Amino acid sequence: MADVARLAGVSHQTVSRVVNGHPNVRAATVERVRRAIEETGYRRNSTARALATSRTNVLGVIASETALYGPAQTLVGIERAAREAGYFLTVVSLDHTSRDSAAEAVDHLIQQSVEGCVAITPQRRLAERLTAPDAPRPLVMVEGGEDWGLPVVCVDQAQGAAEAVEHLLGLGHRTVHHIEGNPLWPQSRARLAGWRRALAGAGAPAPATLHGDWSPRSGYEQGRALLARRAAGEPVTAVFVGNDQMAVGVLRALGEARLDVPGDVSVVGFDDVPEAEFLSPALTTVRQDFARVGQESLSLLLQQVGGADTAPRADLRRMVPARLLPRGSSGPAPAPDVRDNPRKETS
Amino acid sequence: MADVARLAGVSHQTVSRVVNGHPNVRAATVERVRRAIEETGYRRNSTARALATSRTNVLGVIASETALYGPAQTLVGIERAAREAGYFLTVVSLDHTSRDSAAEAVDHLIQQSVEGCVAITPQRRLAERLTAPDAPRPLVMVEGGEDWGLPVVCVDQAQGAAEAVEHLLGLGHRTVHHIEGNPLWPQSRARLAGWRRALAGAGAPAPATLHGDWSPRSGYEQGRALLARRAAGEPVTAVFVGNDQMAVGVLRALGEARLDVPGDVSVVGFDDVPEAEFLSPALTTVRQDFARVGQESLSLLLQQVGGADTAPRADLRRMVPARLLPRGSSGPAPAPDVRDNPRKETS
DNA sequence: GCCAACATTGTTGGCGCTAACATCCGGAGA
DNA sequence: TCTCCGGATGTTAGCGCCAACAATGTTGGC
Repeated sequence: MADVARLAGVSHQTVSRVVNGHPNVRAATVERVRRAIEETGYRRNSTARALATSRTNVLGVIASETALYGPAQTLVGIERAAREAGYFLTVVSLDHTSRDSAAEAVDHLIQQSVEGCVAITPQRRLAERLTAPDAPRPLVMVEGGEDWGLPVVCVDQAQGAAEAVEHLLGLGHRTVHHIEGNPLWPQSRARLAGWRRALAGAGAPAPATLHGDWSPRSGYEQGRALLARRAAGEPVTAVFVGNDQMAVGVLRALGEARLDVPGDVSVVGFDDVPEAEFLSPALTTVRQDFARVGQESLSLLLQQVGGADTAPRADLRRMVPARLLPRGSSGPAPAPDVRDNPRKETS
Repeated sequence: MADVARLAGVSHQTVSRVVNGHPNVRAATVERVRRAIEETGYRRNSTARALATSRTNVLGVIASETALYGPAQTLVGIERAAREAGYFLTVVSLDHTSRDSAAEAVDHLIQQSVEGCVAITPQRRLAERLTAPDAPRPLVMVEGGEDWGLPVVCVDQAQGAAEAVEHLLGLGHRTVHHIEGNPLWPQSRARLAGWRRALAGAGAPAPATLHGDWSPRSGYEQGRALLARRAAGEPVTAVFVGNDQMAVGVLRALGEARLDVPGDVSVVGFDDVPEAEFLSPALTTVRQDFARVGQESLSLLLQQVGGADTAPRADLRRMVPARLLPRGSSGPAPAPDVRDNPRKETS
């Protein structure tokens, strides 16, 4: 910086002013400094700037399970939004093998003096750590629980789930079974609630739910459990699966039992992973707009910057709509005789 | 820090020594300072430390397509390895819609004064930018091309591909077709090379390759192109697909044409995404050890820290083996009469 | 008992930048 | 012509920390 100042024949402060776009600098001077910067290849040192202004321009992201489609997409969305807003991003992923990895992750970010934090890992333990007074502020949790006391951005999971269920009921199914994802994730609870609400709204009975963990393997296992119920006489003609990955496992289980989808059983997933459209049959699913989630998260974060930096306000919530994409895996309910006597096919 | 020093009755420098684990401090003093730190809740300011030491402790990662399984997994692996090595991570993803996003991304990292950089986006344009003298040093590219002049960590794609092809030839297939992924990715080129090498090694003819872009849609399209060739009389009994996502599209195309997998055509993918095992049929594929890639990248990065920080050395290469996982989608070649008269089935 | 040698602690001077204040200058108004 | 004001620039004082050196103990050997 001193070099630039010398070269341009001004003080280092004027250089600083030019770099920061300060208004009161004569155009000719700006030009001279610009050229000097060009010539020396000067780049402002963001560390020193951060020290002087006590603004790091860095936001933290706490992630986990970034191998899953949803979290990975959300992360990308946030990254994009952050860059547009002129922020850098530090990402830390939780390690599920360690007990207090949530605390470690938060410490990591505090140490980095981030100016804000987005958690895309909706874990209760993490939420608790983040409500502590020394946690980074402001903060936003993506898909956090309503009662966790944090500002939240989330997809309207319940609405998406309800749409899926209504779609199936509209096709003539008497009821819809549900395979839940990992119940520790609020997404999972919300989809469950939407499913229940839609069934209740249509006066349809709500069969006992099955519990998976988002993985294709768990989908397969729960699919088999569903088949066992069907073999026991329970009418199973439509399944709303917690996510597309599990739906793949369900399709597999149904296929092994020689059941036709959607002829015998209709299947609907959630997420709209790129593969969904190309499964056989193409998977009906509910699309989430992750890019939008990223944008809203950042907008909610920046909105809080102005306010009094006290405790996070739980009343701040942003909802992003979800959209049903009907495809081949959902069809009309099988003829009544089939449904009345399900043993026929599985025997 | 001054508070801590006052409370412990020592100078700030002694506090600094305790915090940094400097050896020559009396045990009693250490204890006193520790308690003072505890009491005041003091945390060292990493910005000031970075300014004083000119070491930021931050590594940069340039990513893209983090929605794809491979990049997402690699990112996780690097994050873990970095944390273990005591580094923070700044992630920037390339925006493919913008022409010079590679340059922007690198500038972003330079501005952040990262101490090193891992590129998990094997783009030629990016590689060129990274060979410029002002790019972050040291650096490592994951899956970079051999002639890009950068240190590289990569999975042994060629070996994995060759294993896949040999597996298929071993099942009696006369040859194996190949649907390539995005040809701009060196992974894609390497798999192609492995495929070609294995065919040549077995004296099998190499059919013209088909070109996809990693997406399920492109797999579907290329699968249909393959069917057209088959309909035209070309014997197609085994396909090695560039990745699992495209393989899903291929399976769909084959299914629509009422071809049985593996009865009529065997299909092998690459990556081993979690869904692969639960497709119908279960997809034979080649697993990449992404966690290992992350570790090796970091180790290669840190290894370079000692050396003279001149241009990146292209001779630094680390290879991670790949492993074939035979599953249901690959089976013996159909009986000769079927192969001799392929028109029969597609009509 | 004295001094060298070492262990322990304190003091000083930046790291590169920005905020706040100080200074200078030209032009409008009295 | 003089004053006053605001635009343009320079000067000074840190931001919180660490490296280097200075100044104390403290030990052991003669």
